[in-house]
Amino acid sequence: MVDRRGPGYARGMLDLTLLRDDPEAVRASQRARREDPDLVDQVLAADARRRAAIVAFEAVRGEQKTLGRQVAGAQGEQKAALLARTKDLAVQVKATESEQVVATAEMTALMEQLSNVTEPGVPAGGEDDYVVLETVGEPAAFDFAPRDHLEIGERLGAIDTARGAKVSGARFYYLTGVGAQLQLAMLNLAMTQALEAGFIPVVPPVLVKPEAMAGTGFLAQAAENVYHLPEEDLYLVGTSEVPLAAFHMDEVIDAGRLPLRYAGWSTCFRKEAGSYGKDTRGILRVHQFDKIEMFSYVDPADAPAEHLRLLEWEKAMLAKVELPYRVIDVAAGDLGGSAARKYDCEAWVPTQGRYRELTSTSNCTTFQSRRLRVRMRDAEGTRPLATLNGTLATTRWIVAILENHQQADGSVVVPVALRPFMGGREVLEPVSSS
RNA sequence: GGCGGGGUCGCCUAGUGGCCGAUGGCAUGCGCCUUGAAAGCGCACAACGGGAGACCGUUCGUGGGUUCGAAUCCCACCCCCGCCGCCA
Repeated sequence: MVDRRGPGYARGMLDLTLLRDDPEAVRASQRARREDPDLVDQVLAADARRRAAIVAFEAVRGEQKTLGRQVAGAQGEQKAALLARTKDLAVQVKATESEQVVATAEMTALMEQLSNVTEPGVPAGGEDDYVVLETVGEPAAFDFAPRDHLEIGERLGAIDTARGAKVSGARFYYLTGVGAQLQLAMLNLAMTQALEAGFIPVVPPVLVKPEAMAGTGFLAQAAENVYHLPEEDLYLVGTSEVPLAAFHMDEVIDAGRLPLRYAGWSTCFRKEAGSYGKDTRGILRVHQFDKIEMFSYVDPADAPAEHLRLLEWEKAMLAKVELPYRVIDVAAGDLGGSAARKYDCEAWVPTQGRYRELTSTSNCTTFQSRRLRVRMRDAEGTRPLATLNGTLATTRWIVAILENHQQADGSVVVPVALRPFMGGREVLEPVSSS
């Protein structure tokens, strides 16, 4: 049997047309990412083998079908003669078919290693080669020694990492009392903003099939950070981007419905492999957290503009919680495999004396939609669309909120926009320890 | 978890081994008719890949098997519906 998804599936994995027409653009992108540019030529070679195999298969298959029709109408000796010929053909069909399947599998395997092509203007280099686009607000000057978020959280009865470790292990925590309240208030504020902007609110599944995980690009370089349940072959999502992208898997969306925007509320799970010893204190880097995620399906031509809109919504949310932050244009080598460009908003964390990532918005162009077979249809036909995502609020924000709004007595001023979501409360006061 | 029913072109549906890529209806598009609309009539109408095109190939839940040939027969799995059991 031919791969039932057919050669069309393979083609959908990435923009083969771009690869064939302008392989140098893809090589350049690979180099900028510090990934293997020779992969491009390997894919092209595999593609040529695959196409030749398909041609060979289709030729014998066509002949087999034609003869088959003649067999149906033949009688006696004539039929016997036709059967002899067609038996021989059957062997050839099986042989060329398996060649075709193997060639397609080889090309698919190679293509899955290829990252998205970066957008023009993305800074070259690695993790430290980002470009600061703007800095908003001033880090507060404290006339006392600021406490870190865990100390503040413990005094408020808001964060309990000791019991988190007791029950679940390192990098787990309990949010209690005003801590739990603060998270719910923040997520509700974020969801309210998203609703006002026209997003469709979604509470998605957080366990997904391999297809959804692979389709969004999380089983490539990021695979080591993904929890897997082998017995059910399901993955725990690290972001609701995954179920939101797979929401329209295998669908064709009328162009008139675009842009289509969803706001997902979900718990997120990350193994944080390779970060041993990094950010071990408090809840800055944890295995489980909650997040409101914006997700857009748009016409590819509109993707860069939508990317900036997502960034504006993130900035609006950061303004509401009154945090000083900066916006960076992430360098090519630090992009995920599915992103063509990524902007991060990083908030000032006083006790660390540096900016830490609170939001991240990626333009994935057609990378995810090709893999998940999400397409748009307009007068010009049916083709892949672009997907983009961006953070609107996460548990990590609590770190920055507590530290930036703390007062000498250990209390924390609640940002004005959050107060309606916390029963009008203006200040969080320390409680006696339990 | 057990038993029963079912998954076919946007929706519903026919099809039990070859002239089946697949019947019919609805919906949709174009045209005729009409002052306009409806009705009526005619034509078109699944997706994907390759090709300038004629055309060729793939796909009837998924994967495998039998056969010269599978929507149709066999096996496994998935999903949906109903009933029973168990349980947060």
